[in-house]
Amino acid sequence: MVNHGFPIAIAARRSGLSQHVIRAWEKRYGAIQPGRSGTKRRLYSDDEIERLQLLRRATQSGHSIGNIASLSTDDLRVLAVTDTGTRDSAPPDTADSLREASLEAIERLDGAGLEHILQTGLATLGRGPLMQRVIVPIIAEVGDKWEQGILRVAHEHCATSVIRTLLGNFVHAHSATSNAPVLVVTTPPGQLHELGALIAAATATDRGWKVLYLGPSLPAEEVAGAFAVSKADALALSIIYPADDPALPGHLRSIRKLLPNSPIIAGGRSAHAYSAALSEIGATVCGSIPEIVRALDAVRATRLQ
Amino acid sequence: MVNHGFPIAIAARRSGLSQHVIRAWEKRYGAIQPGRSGTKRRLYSDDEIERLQLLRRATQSGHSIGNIASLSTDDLRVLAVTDTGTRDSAPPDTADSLREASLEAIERLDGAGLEHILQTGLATLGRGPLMQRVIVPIIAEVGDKWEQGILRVAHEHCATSVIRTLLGNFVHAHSATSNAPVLVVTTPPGQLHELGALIAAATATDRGWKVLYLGPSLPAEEVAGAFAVSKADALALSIIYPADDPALPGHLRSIRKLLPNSPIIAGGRSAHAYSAALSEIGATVCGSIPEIVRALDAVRATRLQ
DNA sequence: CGAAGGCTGTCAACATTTTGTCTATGAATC
DNA sequence: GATTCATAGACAAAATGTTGACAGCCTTCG
Repeated sequence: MVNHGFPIAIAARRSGLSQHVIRAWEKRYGAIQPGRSGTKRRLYSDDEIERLQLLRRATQSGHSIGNIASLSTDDLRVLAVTDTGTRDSAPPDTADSLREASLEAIERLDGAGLEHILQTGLATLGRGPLMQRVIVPIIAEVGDKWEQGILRVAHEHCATSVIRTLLGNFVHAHSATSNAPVLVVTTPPGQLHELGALIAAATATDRGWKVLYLGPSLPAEEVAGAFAVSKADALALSIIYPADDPALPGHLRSIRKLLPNSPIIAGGRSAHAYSAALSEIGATVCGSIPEIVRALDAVRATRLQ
Repeated sequence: MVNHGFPIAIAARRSGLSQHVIRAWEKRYGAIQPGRSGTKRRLYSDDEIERLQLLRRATQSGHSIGNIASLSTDDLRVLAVTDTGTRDSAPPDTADSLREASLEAIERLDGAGLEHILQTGLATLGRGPLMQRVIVPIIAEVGDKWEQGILRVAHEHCATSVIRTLLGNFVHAHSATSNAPVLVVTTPPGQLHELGALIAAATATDRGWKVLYLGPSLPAEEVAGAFAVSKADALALSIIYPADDPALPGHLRSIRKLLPNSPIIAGGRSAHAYSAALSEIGATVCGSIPEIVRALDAVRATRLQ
């Protein structure tokens, strides 16, 4: 066992609490008992930082710190899980300021800064809200500003790269259960933007699906082949850019022909531009993350019967 | 022992620390105990230089030098790995068996399995060896097997996605030191594969560079613009596929025209296919990770210290 | 109903510690 | 002679600890 520990600055950053609060909780309630260096500096282990995160989540969902400070870390974990329902009432201000700070970092081409901001947001909001209220809006706004000439391609690339990595970590983070439904996620040929697909993949992972993520621009036969090999239950396609590819409807029909009976979920900023072809192949079109969740739940419901 | 040790200038360059800091760490915390020449000059072995690198990484991820200086080198390795999120005690696999297991996972389209294998490898090998001895060979082998028709596009996409996320985590995971040299990393227009660029970016990050990673296929004017904004010290370009793009030499010349005096480092599987244009623009061509390291060190030597 | 008091987050002030950087001087090296 | 290095010491900025105080909010009690 290594006897190292993180200083309070790291504990604060990773837990989303301020140093003040951490010290106050220790002093007043003994909520955590970090080790000390030879000169009285607090040293936090990974476990203690996790405990701080749990305490923050519990207090944010309404519990008072005085009541929960003495709970065991295991109890806190239970609390965090059972409380997920209240998450909608999360601070409305946080997401806005995160978006704003993110855009500033992007304008500065500050990839490290953007990463840091999003990590903070992850600690504060959790995955779902972070994606829904920060990442999706950012992607849209960067796209808009690029079209207006406010941001350059380099900005878009920089932001995309950081977000790509972050979202990639959300996919198969947990090992799915053995009987979990399987979702294949990709984009049709010609669709090079993969962030939408990653959001879908992360969402499905969060909902307990086993996800086979295949990156952007996959030919129809490849989709079908992977679908068969993995015995998948559904296919998710993201359509973002371009919005006027004359070849895309053909690709969609090819996929449907090769997968005649499988549920297909489509989403992305430009999905509506191909609504004719999408409805022709009987795809469920989603315009937001909650709609994706609904579509996934619907597929799972029919599959389990 | 063949070599008698390197002088402090080399240790500084290779570890990404300044000579001042190295001496201070030795004096204050006994963090390293280099041998001495007959005339009291410090002589650093490769192991000691590695230890310095580990110390730098640990401090950059938030540990304070005073607390970790006394840890064993093994403990420091553990620290460097646990920082990236793995907590997995796995049998000490060799690079060969990791490659083999990875390829099996790829053939099964088992992204989660591949991720797990690579995480295990990260824990046992560390970043550099994992990239050099596992990831690079895997990428090459997947490419070969695809050309031979053994693997399909879906396999390649699946592997690429997992590796993309892993490598993305290696780039600016820490905030670099304030006076670190800056490297812009991207691929020329038309080069869509970004794994080579990510490997370069991760390598530079490990060497203490501040990296501005801009993803694949960036137009020349964008490269130049980002270079100027970030006041970069060097540019790294990865060239992997295609190997016969007639437009690429023109792109390279455009970049050189916009950045007349900046060092350009080029690498990737197909860099040799454009060697004429690359030597015309005076780029340093690297065929392996150690060569990248050497090129980075050379640039740093001329810029700093 | 209003006052009292507890709970809680935040902040200020001040002392210490930590840590990167710099300077000056002399020795060794090339 | 120019460069590199060692040693010692000094600084300044950043980080941290401790104490005490204060304001907002809620509950309780008269």
